Amino acid sequence: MTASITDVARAVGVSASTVSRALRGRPGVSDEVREQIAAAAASLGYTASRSASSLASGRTLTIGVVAPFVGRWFFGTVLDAAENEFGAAGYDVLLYNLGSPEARKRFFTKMPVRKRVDAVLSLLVHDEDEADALRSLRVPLATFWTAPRPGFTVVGIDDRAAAQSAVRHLVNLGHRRIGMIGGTSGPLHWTTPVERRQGYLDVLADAGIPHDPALETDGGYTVEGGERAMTELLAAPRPPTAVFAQSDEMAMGALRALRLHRLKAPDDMSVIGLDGHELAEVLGLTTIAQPVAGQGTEAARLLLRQLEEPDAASPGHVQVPTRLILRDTTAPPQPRGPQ
Amino acid sequence: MTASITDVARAVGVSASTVSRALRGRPGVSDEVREQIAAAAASLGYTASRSASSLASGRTLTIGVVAPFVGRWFFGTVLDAAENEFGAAGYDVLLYNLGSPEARKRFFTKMPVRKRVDAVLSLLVHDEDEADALRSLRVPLATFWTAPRPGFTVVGIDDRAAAQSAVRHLVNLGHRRIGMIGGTSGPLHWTTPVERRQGYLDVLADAGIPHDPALETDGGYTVEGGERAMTELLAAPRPPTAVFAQSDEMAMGALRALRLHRLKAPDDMSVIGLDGHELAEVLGLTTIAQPVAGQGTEAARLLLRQLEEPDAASPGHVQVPTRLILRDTTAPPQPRGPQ
DNA sequence: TTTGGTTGCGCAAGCGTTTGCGTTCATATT
DNA sequence: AATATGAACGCAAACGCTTGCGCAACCAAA
Repeated sequence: MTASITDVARAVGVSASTVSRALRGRPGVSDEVREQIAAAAASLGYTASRSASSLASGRTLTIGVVAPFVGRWFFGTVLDAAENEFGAAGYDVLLYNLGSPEARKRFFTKMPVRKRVDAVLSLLVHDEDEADALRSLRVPLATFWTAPRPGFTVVGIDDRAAAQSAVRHLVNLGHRRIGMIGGTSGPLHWTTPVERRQGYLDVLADAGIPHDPALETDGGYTVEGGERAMTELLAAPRPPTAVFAQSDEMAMGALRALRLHRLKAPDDMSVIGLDGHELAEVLGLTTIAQPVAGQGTEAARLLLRQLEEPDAASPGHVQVPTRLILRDTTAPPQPRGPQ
Repeated sequence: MTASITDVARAVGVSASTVSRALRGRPGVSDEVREQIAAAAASLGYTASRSASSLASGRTLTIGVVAPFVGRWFFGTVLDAAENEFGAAGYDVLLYNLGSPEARKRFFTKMPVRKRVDAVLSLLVHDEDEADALRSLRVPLATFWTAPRPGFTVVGIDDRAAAQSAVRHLVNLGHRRIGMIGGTSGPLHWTTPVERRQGYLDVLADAGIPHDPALETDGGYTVEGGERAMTELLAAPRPPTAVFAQSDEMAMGALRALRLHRLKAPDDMSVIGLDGHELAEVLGLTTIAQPVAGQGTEAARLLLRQLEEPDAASPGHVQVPTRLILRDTTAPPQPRGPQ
């Protein structure tokens, strides 16, 4: 088998406790012995068994990350950034990919992270039952894109303000008929769609533009949904001259719909997204960018801080800034647009 | 603290060993007692400590997955699929995101997976030193997109054949000046760029088209690189009428370059990619699709099989099929193309 | 009734660490 | 010279499980 702590202890001629202390930089070991131990450990290829050490110490040096659809750019990017932060701090990451309802159910009934992680970072939006299950772990918790929650550190953007910036941009360009492609929040505590809609309504009201419910469509926060939604808007009696898509992926779908109708952005229709998707640049999509990786980093740091100073008050709720990125899909309305 | 196995043993009035056997479905426990134990465990919210059980049993029920850039669609998707497979089989996933050289070095010097995982799945391409380090773990190993390797199960596509299909498609459309945007394999054993280039050369030779080195450019397998490469091709004395990009991301960059030059695909230039990127559809990019998620699933399954039947011979090398997806960026050459 | 085989369970050792406490020994203090 | 002090280290008890073995109790076969 692989070398154990007693093997290196024997090699140096000291006790296992001394090896343990030496390797973890604890005091009580002379520099001379410390060096011998380090050398012996290296030559034996010794690595402490995480199982044994966490059993003995109670700390696992592991963070649980639960996420839906790791393959999607958005979640993958957050995960990527968070992992880097945890890894650099010496923590390992246990990943639970809970895209499917079965996986999610399995996770919350078996709770495989119990006694296995020192903290949990969740990219999911939880109902109260799930939140309670997580709280029962009694470890620091962090999550995203939701209203403040007891027991959780939550990070996100100011969705309402971000949407306002997007729509204001369209208004400033001179648009008066502005459509929206949004989504529903479902039964969960996912506040994003409602907040972004509110931002849209805010700006319309501010600009004295009457709200036309026919211009609000549901894109389900997917590319295909965005395509369907734009198709729907184009079929309206009086189509909009500009569209605010609540996410870049829906905006991409919308652009695709335009192409299929032989229309062009921004000549025939302005489109603005929200997210700052990496491929928005390729498409030349104007968007409100949120620091996606930045949010992963931020949440990870907050969690790490709580692990270092367990008594410090949890930060509760932090919001990161967004910014408008001007590209090629928005312009003043054309005298003769579609229809 | 949280409940331990002795707590539930005491609650039922049996020994800890019986609880252990009952909960893991081992024989030697009557149905009656088994049910009582299950009930007690549920009511106490008991979950076995993974640290303790793996220390005692030697099995960790954990798979190590090492990957670069989890945020990129390609790797994220493979990871996503693999995690689902592992999760369904009852294994947890320890993720190591080794995008940066520092993270990579840290990983291979500290080897945090030693004694911590039952197998490792790597999305990285390793040099021999790294491969040896992994082999020293003495667990089943799997990796991707490289030549067969002792000790590893490797899954991938037939890169050469896939490239052939792509270029053949362009030839069949009537193109004779066909550019390529490729990449270098670097010092590693990443065979993809050379294989795909070989496929390109194969078809040219087959069609009796002389090979013009000026039409081969390096796009570094990134969007920006693809953009630069296409710009370079457009500036050539005699630009190509069609371009084969070795990856979809480079093809997207190429399309962007075309747009910036006020050129259009396929009218002014045909472009074909390779990968089957999720957003290739949005862009209408013709491509050779490889089953990205499928490869993650496949590798995970092969690994799981090795864990179940340790003595079965490892499958060595498996190749999954690719297919041409016709979309809107390829067409016969126009009588008056660019130049 | 004895024998042999099963079934259901408990005992206790062991997995590889960490850590509180005790011991030794050298050095500093009176 | 006697004593206190601290550094360096070893001992042994956890940590919470798994598992080989032993021991009753039971049933079937002889």
